[in-house]
Amino acid sequence: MAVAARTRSKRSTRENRRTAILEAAAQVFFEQGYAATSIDAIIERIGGSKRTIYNEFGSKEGIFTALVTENADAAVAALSVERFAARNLSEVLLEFGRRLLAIYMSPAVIGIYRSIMTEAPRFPKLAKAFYDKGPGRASDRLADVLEDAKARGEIQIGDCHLAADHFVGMLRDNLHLRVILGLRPPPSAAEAEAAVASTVNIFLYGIHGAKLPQRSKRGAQSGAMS
Amino acid sequence: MAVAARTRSKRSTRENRRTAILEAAAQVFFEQGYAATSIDAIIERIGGSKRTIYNEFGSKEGIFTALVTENADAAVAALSVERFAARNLSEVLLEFGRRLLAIYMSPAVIGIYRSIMTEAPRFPKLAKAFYDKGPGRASDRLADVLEDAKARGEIQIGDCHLAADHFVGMLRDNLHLRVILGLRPPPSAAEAEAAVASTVNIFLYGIHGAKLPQRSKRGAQSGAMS
DNA sequence: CAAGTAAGGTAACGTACCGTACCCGTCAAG
DNA sequence: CTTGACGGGTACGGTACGTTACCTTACTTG
Repeated sequence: MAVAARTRSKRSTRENRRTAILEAAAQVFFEQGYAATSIDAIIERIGGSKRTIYNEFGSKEGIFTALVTENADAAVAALSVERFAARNLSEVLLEFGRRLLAIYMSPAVIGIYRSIMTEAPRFPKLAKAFYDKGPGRASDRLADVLEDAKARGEIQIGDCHLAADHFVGMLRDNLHLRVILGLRPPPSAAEAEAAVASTVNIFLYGIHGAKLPQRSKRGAQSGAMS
Repeated sequence: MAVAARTRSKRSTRENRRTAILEAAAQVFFEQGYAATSIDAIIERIGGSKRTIYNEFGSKEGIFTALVTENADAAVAALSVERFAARNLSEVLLEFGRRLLAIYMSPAVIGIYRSIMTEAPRFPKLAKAFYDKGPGRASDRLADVLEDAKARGEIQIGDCHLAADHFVGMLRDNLHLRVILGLRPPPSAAEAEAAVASTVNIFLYGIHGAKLPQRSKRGAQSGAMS
């Protein structure tokens, strides 16, 4: 049936086929999990034959590995490309938190979380690669920022790595868990902004000296975009 | 059947059989995941026949459901039995954090996390029950404590539920994730105590006014058993 | 336009697994 | 001792899955 769009460059059709396979594989793998996913289920979504998949990825493990690594790379790219034009620590943390939360809540990362947890024993190298490139890298980068601030005497803290882990943990709290478990949809822009603001506030000042955030919990009317 | 007064020994053997099955099932389900686990694999660990399992649990879903609910109940019991004899907020948070982290790091809860993430779409009721009894309940209880402290004017904070989520998120940070992914063993007592202390410190005072914790990061020598 | 080649489609193979049926040994009840 | 119920062992039905052998098709190269 796909005779029409064949005359194009063979290169591009092959690329398109590959990405189409990966998109379909993402839907199935990330929703059903690795073991419960069948190659046929992927094929049903895009048509064609299993032969195409095996020509491109070699095996079921191959397609899952490619899926996780490429999605993780794409997701984490948003965090590592730019340098933060740091003015004050609060602004840096807010921007860092916004980007990190957006990554965590993206469908790709949610799907990777869902599937990699169970399959970590079967794919230890994949699990390590995902952690190192994702949460580990985020924590490392934040730790660097905190080390600088500590060296400048802006903050009083013992272990910057521990604190960085706490910060990313706060962002990835029960909200993230509920989304992963399918108990609620991803947060709206206003909810995300409120969560980031609250996280930064507590991280900087604690609940003792916290400046009251703008209480945008239920009334999503006040939230402005971006 | 319908014999009310069964023999003592028969009763106990049946109970023993059930718990033995659940223990073996925990090993397989929590390590391999639901879909990749076969009933035969469970039977191989304890001997016997599949017939026993199907008589007791009815189906594969039945044994998984029983496994998750019973383990979750047992784990969360440590948090809900006692009331906290609250003296000051810091002590309450420390004690709460110690218990919660111990629960999070227990093999049963680690296993539930590993398996429930992938299977949440297949077992939505189970996922909701796990969240409500586990992280949700923890957050709710902590939110109550924070509400009280807020009412007494001890802390300045907008949304206590949001803050409670942040606290449990800090406890369940990259350390928890690394354990789930099999990248490191569960923390030692000293490491856990340091993580809890750091969490409470940041939560109360932030990284600005944080009292320097006892820096027990790598040197696990200084940690004393609680 | 003709031959060659690489990719896509069909169908099958071997395997594994859930759930069940059947048979046997064991043990309590009468 | 007889009887009957229950757990264990084996095997099977039906099904689904990963992977591959074989064929067909369409594009590329002269």
